[in-house]
Amino acid sequence: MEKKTQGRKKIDMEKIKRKDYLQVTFSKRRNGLFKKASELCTLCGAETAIVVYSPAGKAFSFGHPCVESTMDKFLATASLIEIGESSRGVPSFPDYHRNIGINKLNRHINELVNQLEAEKKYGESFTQMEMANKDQFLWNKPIKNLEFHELEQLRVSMEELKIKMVNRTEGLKRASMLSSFIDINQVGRTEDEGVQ
Amino acid sequence: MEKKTQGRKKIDMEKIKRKDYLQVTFSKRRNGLFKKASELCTLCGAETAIVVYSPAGKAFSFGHPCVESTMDKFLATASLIEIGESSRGVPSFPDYHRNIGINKLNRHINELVNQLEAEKKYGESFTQMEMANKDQFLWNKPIKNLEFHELEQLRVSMEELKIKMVNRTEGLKRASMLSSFIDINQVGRTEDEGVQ
DNA sequence: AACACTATTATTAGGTG
DNA sequence: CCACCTAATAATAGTGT
Repeated sequence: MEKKTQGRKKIDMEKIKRKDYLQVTFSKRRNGLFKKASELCTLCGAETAIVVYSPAGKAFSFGHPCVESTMDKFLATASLIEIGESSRGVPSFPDYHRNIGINKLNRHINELVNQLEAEKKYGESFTQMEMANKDQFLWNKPIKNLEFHELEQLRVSMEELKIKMVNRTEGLKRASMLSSFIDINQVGRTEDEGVQ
Repeated sequence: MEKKTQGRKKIDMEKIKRKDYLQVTFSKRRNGLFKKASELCTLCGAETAIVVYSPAGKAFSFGHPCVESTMDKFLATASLIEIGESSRGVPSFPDYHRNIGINKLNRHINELVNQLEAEKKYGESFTQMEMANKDQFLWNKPIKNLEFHELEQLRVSMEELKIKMVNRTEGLKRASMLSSFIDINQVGRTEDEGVQ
């Protein structure tokens, strides 16, 4: 009972290394987060749902009025699309090819978005303008009935952009704190827990 | 300009009455919440998903690495407990896979917009708000048969956002302070405490 | 209506029991 | 793991612009 306690230190915003400390911090901050959420609900009459997975994979959730209903609502709203037999009332299979196209497109978009997500966090200068402009020209074209080959054009265009972004990202190498940056294209982890 | 500003008052934890004030508080606190969540992810390597519905019914979401996947994981786990026995090829999800691409695309757009909205609060001025509003009608529309050109619209919107993000990133030059979205691991890790 | 400011409260890192 | 403590940082209510 000698030590007069230190008060907090300024936090450096990177992953905590010490395991016990991480556990404590996770617990404290998780509770803090849930409290904030609770206050938001009370003060503003908001409806919220939160799920947090600990590094160990354990799930914690908060919800007002209820986690699952709120999440369901959100996901349902986001996934209202049902194409299936939609367009002409024809049974499912005629649309098969279209879906393949969309799925492909979707994958590329996902990659693009993810990489962009990573990139933007480091807010680096970034010379994509001409690329963007070129694509913009393509994308903003009046699209009445976009057909397959046009979709394909778009996809190719995006793929090019993606490649440029990958190159840019790999050339980045920010001097500071970038040690933990891992590109999507090589998911292999370098750390110990590597089992997946 | 005499008044030297009052500082905050102690909050009374009940629903705010004044409408305009509620809106401001909701916005501030929502962003605070997302920031906290972001810090939790960065510091502890947690995986989180948040959805908040404003009193007006508008959805805002945050996710690391992704709202949809994290929520799906949580809900799937939760429903696994209920289902349990039906491991055989029960046709619960008939054509689900055919629609997954579309669903994902749509959700990603939604997530992207929302996260961007959250992120911009910490970053420099950037007005893409109207963007989100503009497109919301599409997402919330009860879409029975979303045709290709509508899908295209959605995608175009996303790409516009992307371009804006690129542009913004270019002008940004701010060093750090924000969490980094590091990678996409869900790592089971050795469950030292895995069970509830 | 969003942004800047700041006094004040709230959260929390690092301890101890 | 939990509860409590304290000093320091972080969030934000109220205000101004």
